[in-house]
Amino acid sequence: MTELLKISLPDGSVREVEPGSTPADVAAAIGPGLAKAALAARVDGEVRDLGRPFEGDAALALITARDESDALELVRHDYAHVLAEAVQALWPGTQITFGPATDDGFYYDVMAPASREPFGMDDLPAIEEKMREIIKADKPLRREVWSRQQLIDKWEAEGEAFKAEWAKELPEDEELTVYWSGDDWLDMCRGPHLESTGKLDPQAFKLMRTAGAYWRGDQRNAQLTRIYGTGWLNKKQLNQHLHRLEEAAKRDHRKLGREMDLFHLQEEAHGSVFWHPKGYRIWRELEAYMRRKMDGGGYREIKTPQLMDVRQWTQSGHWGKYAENMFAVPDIVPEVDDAGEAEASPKVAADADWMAIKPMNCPAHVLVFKQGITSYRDLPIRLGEMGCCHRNEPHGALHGLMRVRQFTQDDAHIFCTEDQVVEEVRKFCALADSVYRDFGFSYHVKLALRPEKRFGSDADWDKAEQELRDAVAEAGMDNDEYGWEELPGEGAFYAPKLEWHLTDAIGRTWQVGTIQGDRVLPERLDATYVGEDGEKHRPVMLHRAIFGSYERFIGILIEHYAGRLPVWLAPVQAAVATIVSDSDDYAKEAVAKLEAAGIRVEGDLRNEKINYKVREHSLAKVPHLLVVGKREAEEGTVAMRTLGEKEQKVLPLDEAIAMLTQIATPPDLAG
RNA sequence: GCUGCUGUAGCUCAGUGGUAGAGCGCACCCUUGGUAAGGGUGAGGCCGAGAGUUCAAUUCUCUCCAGCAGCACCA
Repeated sequence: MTELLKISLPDGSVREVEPGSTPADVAAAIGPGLAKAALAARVDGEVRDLGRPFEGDAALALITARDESDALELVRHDYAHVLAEAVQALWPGTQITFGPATDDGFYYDVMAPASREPFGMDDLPAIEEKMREIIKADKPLRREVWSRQQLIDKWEAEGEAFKAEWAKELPEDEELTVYWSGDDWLDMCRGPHLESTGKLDPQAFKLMRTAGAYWRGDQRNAQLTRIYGTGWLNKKQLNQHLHRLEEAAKRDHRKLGREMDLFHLQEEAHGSVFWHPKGYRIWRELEAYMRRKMDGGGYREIKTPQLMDVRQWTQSGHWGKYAENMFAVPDIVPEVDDAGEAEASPKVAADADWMAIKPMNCPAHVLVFKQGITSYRDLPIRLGEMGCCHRNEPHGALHGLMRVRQFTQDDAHIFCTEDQVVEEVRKFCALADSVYRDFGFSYHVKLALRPEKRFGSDADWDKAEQELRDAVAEAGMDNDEYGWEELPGEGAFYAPKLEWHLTDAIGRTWQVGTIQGDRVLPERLDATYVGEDGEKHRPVMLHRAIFGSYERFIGILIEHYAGRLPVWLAPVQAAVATIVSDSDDYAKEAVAKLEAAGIRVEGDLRNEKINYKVREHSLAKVPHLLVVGKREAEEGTVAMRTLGEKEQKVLPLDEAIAMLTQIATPPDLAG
């Protein structure tokens, strides 16, 4: 008698199955619906093929399209294999290498046969067609364990030099697997895969582009062609994705920033932003808004140095851990020759003192906290700063306003007692919520837990993580409505962190806000307060930001609103445009009155037709266009046209001003 | 930082081994027109930087810089 295997299911039930059974058998036993929907299985936490037998008692969770991230990963991996099979079917002699899943799809690196050019965009339609044939053929994907020598022989026999090279380096003792697609094609692969190609939706993928890539990422090696595709569970998801790409391109803040004359970037200061008057107007409105929020939240604003001696950064630990991202400046006077020209590369004496530009504000805030003696009665102390920081980011990471080398944070550090942590974090949750709602963002709150490499004992981490959990629970945000989720291993090396992920108008997410409880920096920089017992105690330091950085947040806002900023943020809130020059005087009067009422207004008295003016101001995304012709000048009215609407409304100038004043009020000041 | 692509007028882009072109924008003129482009004239360029090949390089080659798309990174 063989003993039955005990398979426990997510609902807590346990099923007993014959040895040799597979997850597919269990799915079938539960019901035909599930058997059909199942894509793969999670066995003791590891994603596996449905058809791979259990090796003993196990915990089983069946993966279906509802388990979106697992399912997508599987499907994309399968698309990659089908892609490779299709390319080889179309062009025998093509060598294949690797093909993983990516964030929105998959790619495969291949080497075209010597008889033809490298693959290009023109080849993609034919490959897609062949992939659909393979999917429709519903070829079973079958796992087999092979020996290393078997693999080497197979690849060498087929002239697959890259695969053979790789196989030779595989460890002898590990279980090596291949996957068959039907009986005529196979690739070596760790898996898992779907049961057959037919489980893929032939209408849910699209090949996007080709790019060059070197074998093993080394330019001394052969050059391969990387074929990129996007892959989804169904056609609807694919279309949504393609639509998102289109929308995103239209909303691109770099394009809108130029068109709306908000800012520019240029080589000489790459990664740093030149803000134009209109862009900086948005910044100033946001800054004024955030100051009101922080003042109201009991924060006190400070300003700290850009440059500090490297000794300070050594003590804070940044010079050791973060130096590669920091800009260092020798504390010297450049030598200038008689012509008044400095050397391009001034000599720096070996014993020169070095300063570094701050990559973050925290150490300086601790230094402010440390001035004088702080009593427990003074805590919590909340120090805020619109802190301008520089980080030398990897050059390939720079991206418009979203990733820059100079940025300004809406930063603050809260120094408090152990007992005050939960309440301070809860207050921050409420503050962040009020801000994000003012911009119409929904958001998810996530807790990033301890990483592998970290400071501090497990007991400290248990405590720190639990504090954040408790605070979120008290704020009532530890639920699905707030997308509450814990992310193991994602925390900072010194502390777990809460993260706020905004969802924008087209469904993309952006991490902006954060709060972290830090016990390391107060220790390193020896921050203390005097407790009720008259002894020195270590405060907890909470690092927090809501916008994250002004640059990035403005970039997100531009894309979120597709350039049509809410009136309170719009650089130009209204334009007064004349139809005929006879109404110039009246238009000037209207502009003056609007300005006096605090409206940001421009007059457009140019000798152009009204059609032209309407088009221009619409493209410039000015929210309100006030048109004045002979009639309006005589009657003291304006014809108001609101951006995005076709109809215009004629109303007395005074009423228009009252209305604009009202809708131009920032959300936190609106009654 | 890695891979691929790109760099020509303020913007979007053509083009060529013999030092350049369009549309939009800008300036001026005509036009005073009622809700998304009225017409004309004109100005504007060290063709990203450096080196090489060549009688001759914006064009070909190499190096560097920057941008774009991915990747890695984002304390």
